[in-house]
Amino acid sequence: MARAPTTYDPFNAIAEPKRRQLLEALGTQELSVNELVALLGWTQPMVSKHLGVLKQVGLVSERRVGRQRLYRVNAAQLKPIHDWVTPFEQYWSESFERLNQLLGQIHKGERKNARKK
Amino acid sequence: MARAPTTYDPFNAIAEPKRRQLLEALGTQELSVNELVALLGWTQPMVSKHLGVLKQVGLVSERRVGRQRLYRVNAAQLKPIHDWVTPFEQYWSESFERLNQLLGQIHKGERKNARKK
DNA sequence: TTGACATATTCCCATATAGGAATATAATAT
DNA sequence: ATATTATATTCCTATATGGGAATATGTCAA
Repeated sequence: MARAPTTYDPFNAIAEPKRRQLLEALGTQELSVNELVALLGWTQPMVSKHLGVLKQVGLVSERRVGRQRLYRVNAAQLKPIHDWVTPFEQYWSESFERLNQLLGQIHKGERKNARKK
Repeated sequence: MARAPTTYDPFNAIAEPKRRQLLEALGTQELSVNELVALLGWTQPMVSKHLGVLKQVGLVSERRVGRQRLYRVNAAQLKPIHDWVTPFEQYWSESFERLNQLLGQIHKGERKNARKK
């Protein structure tokens, strides 16, 4: 069944490296499609398509000015991702890593003993 | 060309909701495949397959004990995701939202004026 | 209206999976 | 050795895209 239609999940939108690049390029500034094309060196349809996905998910918003469309990041939509990953943060801290390695050592010892039985 | 082979990118591994569930279920505890099957109510091959992907990306590690395989989260691999999303954090804070809305109002005014010209 | 510019959309193809079913592999107990 | 338990793997199919090329849409200027 392939991956579920992802275009409505920020996690999935972000899974595509190009879309992450796009968000990085936009950063806090508003840019037109052509500016993004120039900046990234992709084809125009490619930029438009990825922007389309990001827009559907709500990760960018669009503002029309003349024939241009100015895009900007809608950072609030990234909050769910931040919120999801943050609880794991404590487990990659340096102190945790040390503790973890220590426990790993102890554990190996236990396994050896168990085998020798 | 479809999405680039994602099995080596944590962002992509995490894009699948089931794999996020799996990581949540594991949390900080070590669980066997069957325990996860019982906990999540999925089929055993399904659990094994998703664990396989997570393992390839390094998001979980495996420890063999008898016929069981105990899996646990390798949180450090989530750091890149945290690091990527964090810089955007400031833009969804409450105070930023207020400022942003205010600027939005001003902007609308400008557009109207520009049009009337 | 006509032409130039900015952007979006459509068509087509190749490929990466997710899920289900069946089966293989590994380890333990009898 | 054999049965049983725990887990992984393979085969198959349906489907979701990503990218390229061509084209449509929309907007402004002359």
